Amino acid sequence: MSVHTSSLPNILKIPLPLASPHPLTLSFQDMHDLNYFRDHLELFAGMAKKRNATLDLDAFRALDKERRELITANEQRKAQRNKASDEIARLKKEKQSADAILAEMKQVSELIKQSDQRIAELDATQRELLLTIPNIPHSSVPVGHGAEDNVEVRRWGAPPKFDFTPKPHWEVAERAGILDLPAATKITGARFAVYKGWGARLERALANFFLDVHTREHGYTEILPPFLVNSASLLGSGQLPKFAADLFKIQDTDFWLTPTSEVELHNLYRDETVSEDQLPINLTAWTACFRSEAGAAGKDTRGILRQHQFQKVELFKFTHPEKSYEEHESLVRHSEVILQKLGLHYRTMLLCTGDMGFASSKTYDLEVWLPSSNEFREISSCSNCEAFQSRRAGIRFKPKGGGKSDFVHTLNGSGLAVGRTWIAIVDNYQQADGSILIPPALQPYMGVDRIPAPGAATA
RNA sequence: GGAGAGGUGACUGAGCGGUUGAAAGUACUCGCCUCGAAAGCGAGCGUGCGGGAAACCGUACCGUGGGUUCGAAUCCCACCCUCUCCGCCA
Repeated sequence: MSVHTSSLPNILKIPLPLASPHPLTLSFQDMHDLNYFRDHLELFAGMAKKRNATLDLDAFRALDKERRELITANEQRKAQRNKASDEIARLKKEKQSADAILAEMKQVSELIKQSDQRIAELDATQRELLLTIPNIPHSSVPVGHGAEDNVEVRRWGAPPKFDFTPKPHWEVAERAGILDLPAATKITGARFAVYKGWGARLERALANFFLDVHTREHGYTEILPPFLVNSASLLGSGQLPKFAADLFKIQDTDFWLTPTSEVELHNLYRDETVSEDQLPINLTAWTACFRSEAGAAGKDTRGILRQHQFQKVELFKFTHPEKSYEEHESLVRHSEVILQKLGLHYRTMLLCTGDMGFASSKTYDLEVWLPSSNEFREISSCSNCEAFQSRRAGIRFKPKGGGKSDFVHTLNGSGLAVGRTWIAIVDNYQQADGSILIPPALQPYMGVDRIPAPGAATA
């Protein structure tokens, strides 16, 4: 691959993202192309450090050197063998003895076999290393260690006012009889939820509402994918090999429970080359998502903020490399529209280098206001992965005027996390009598303007 | 789950142990022809890795992974996928 040489100048021409307070200087497209990586080791080490990761350069250099020397030597042997094979064929045709060469080649072949084995080991190690290096942050991303260094980009709406002390969502929900956590624990275990009556209806209404807005107003195509994915797909979008521990796997199979439909939407085009005028491709999907890591740290143990299973409506874009930062801005706005339509106060955060996901070059988080705890909580995460995922998964586009195909850029975002929006509705619209108001945009999907107070008729 | 057929380049499709990286056709690119186009003619047209400043040279790749052989797209084994039939099932 030598695409980076032609792609780099393109990246420099990308217009400044609207919201970015940081100057745009440089971006890297083919960072995990072996040749590019080899030529820019120091740069990668520096970038990794910003992301709280370390890169063992000496180990890589030693490995790379041994591998290359072995390949060169072994390919010479193979060339020798190929020549000898022709010679043997010729001798046999002429009914002459080939015994001498045959004996010699038997030994050479044995050597080749041994070297090939060692090379395969080195290849695997090198590949593993390359696959576990995170994406390079875009230059507009602030350098920082954690959430405290994220930058607020904008804020919408205002916190609702209460003439009583708002209760946390699990208390409101329990009182309204719309959530049964003990039942979920009995059926399955901790970190799962049973929604009941209006609670179940609210979850379903939200998902439908999200999908309708994105398909009808934002031009996304709705996809309903499998909830189980294979390891090749997870490798392609960046969950494997590094984050296997965060996933659920079906025993004795190569099936994993999807942690996000980003995996399915991205791999829909794995190993495909699309024509340039097909771009951008805008997809949306509702799926359940499964994560085994949720709650491992003992955080947010009350309620349903962190669950092993939750529903999410995902937005996904395949774009031309020169358009991805424009598209990133529009994708974030598409998610924000949902919160605005629901009248939920939120802020948009630009994540710092240390807080971004593995595959992302730049990420905005949407954080919704939760009055009961007086804080903003993440409800959506929108990332531009540039060519990181498309390189792993072999997703290219063919330029209009002809020429070499190049990797597309991929973007993903929650639009939105359904379960967390459910929390936000319950928390923000709770009433003193225990009822929960339904925002007008959602009323057609609920059929009512409020979830009744306890004791009133249920769904 | 059982039985059978099959997986070859962007696509269709030959090859079934040794000048096969792979016939032929289509598509695509460039050139000729044309006022222009179509048709026709000529040429080109995969990817990874290693070496090289480059031209280029070498090597690997015919679903995936092993094996046999001096040599495998071709033979053997396992697995995956597709199609047809049977069974089961929302």
